[in-house]
Amino acid sequence: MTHPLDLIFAALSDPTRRAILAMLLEDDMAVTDVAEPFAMSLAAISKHLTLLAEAGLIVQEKRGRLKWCKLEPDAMRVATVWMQGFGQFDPVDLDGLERFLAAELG
Amino acid sequence: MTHPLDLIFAALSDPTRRAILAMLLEDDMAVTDVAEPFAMSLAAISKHLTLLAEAGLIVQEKRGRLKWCKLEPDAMRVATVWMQGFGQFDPVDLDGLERFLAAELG
DNA sequence: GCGATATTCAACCATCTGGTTGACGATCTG
DNA sequence: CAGATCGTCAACCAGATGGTTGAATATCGC
Repeated sequence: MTHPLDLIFAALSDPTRRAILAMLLEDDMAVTDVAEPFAMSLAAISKHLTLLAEAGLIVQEKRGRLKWCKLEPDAMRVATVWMQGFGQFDPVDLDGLERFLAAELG
Repeated sequence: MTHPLDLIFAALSDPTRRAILAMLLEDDMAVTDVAEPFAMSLAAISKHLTLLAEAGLIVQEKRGRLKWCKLEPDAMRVATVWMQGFGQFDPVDLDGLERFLAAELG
């Protein structure tokens, strides 16, 4: 796996990692705080964060003994750009689709 | 793996499958024709197509002994909608990013 | 310096993934 | 019907993935 999109999409394919990204959308967080809501070990979360960082979806910066994780939107943009060609988007329909999904997927 | 996005992003994480989707963007194709440009067995391509179909990214329809594969853009839209929240998109910048990527990633 | 806190490392395990080959079931053509 | 073509199935394999635990490494506060 070497192409950037390989790493980005693979990172996005895991629900735990998508949940982490959603949390980081609210605010930057340290590793332990990221791990808190999940029913799995800190080491597991640490690995997930490493994967997200390798995909470029987050950046991690160590300050003191805390390692801060923050969203890096560029990687997601790369994925979005690739998908643009496929959507054959009618931007007007997007809102309708979004409502549909909100109702359907929760 | 049970959430639709799990399947969609996992399907998109493989370069062979993304290449297949790009081919299907041009035209619907039968399985053997999809496999032709790839240096791997027909069985391998058949599995890739099954995965793409399970993710909802394509639909397959058997007519005679040929099984036609055609793009199903809705699944990709689902992924795009999920990503919308993260892009913090400046739509004006999108073209610039796209040019950058075309030059960078080929 | 000591103890507590934050994070990673290492080894291990079960399962999934992406590929192979060979046999098989369907369908078309002559 | 016989033979060729289309596609999947089954068994197998190597390597990646997602998780565990326990030990190790930094850094902070006292």
